[in-house]
Amino acid sequence: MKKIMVYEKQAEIARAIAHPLRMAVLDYLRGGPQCVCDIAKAVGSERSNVSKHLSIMVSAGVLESQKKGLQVIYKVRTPCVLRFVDCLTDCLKEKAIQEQRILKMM
Amino acid sequence: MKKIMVYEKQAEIARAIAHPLRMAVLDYLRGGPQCVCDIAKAVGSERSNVSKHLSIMVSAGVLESQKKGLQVIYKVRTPCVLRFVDCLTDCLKEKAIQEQRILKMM
DNA sequence: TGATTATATTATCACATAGTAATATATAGC
DNA sequence: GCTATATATTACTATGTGATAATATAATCA
Repeated sequence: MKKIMVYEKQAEIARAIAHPLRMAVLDYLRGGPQCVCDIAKAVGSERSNVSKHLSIMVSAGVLESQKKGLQVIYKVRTPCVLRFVDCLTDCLKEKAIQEQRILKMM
Repeated sequence: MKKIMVYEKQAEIARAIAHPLRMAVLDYLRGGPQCVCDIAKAVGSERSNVSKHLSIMVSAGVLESQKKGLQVIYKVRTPCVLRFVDCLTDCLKEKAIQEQRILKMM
């Protein structure tokens, strides 16, 4: 297999979003760029903790940040980030439908 | 935030995919259902290791399995799993393009 | 039944990750 | 400069994950 580098990069992005709190952040950022303090409030966690999760997503290229006075504003780097979150939602929906279909057979 | 359950479910799927070897498996399974031995050969890893990774993906609902004599055949449970992987690839491409654009400015 | 093959499971160890608390940096306003 | 506020970083502990090796299960065939 020669694509190992690609798989690693893909896994890196997936890992960067594979956390409930980070999913919550991404969902909140659909509404546009936000500062750490508002994100922390929205997801209901400590600022220092949120800040760490945000930096993980920045390192992976999922988010980007910009200083604005005292605050640091975060936003999703490209629309395709939200698109793959949507794919996850689709997966969940499809799974639920399949399970419902099986239940109906009983 | 009331959607915590959803975020957890989404993260669970993402986590189940977020590994280079598992990305390689998903890529190989694009070609259709395959047994553990062939998957192990394709991704270049021990069968027991591959088997464990496969069971992780089954638990998360990413793959499904079916016995066929001595073998166990694995396949992706729904097309949206591969769509998710494609979105990851798109993100990587977009990132590369952005970086190239920045390099050209120098 | 015994031997072989295909998978799965378990135990172990090393390493990564998460959350909390404390500390550090950096900017704004007085 | 001092203080207050926003964010980042560090240290710590607990927990999770990954790879390997060894063992167990399960099905086929002689």
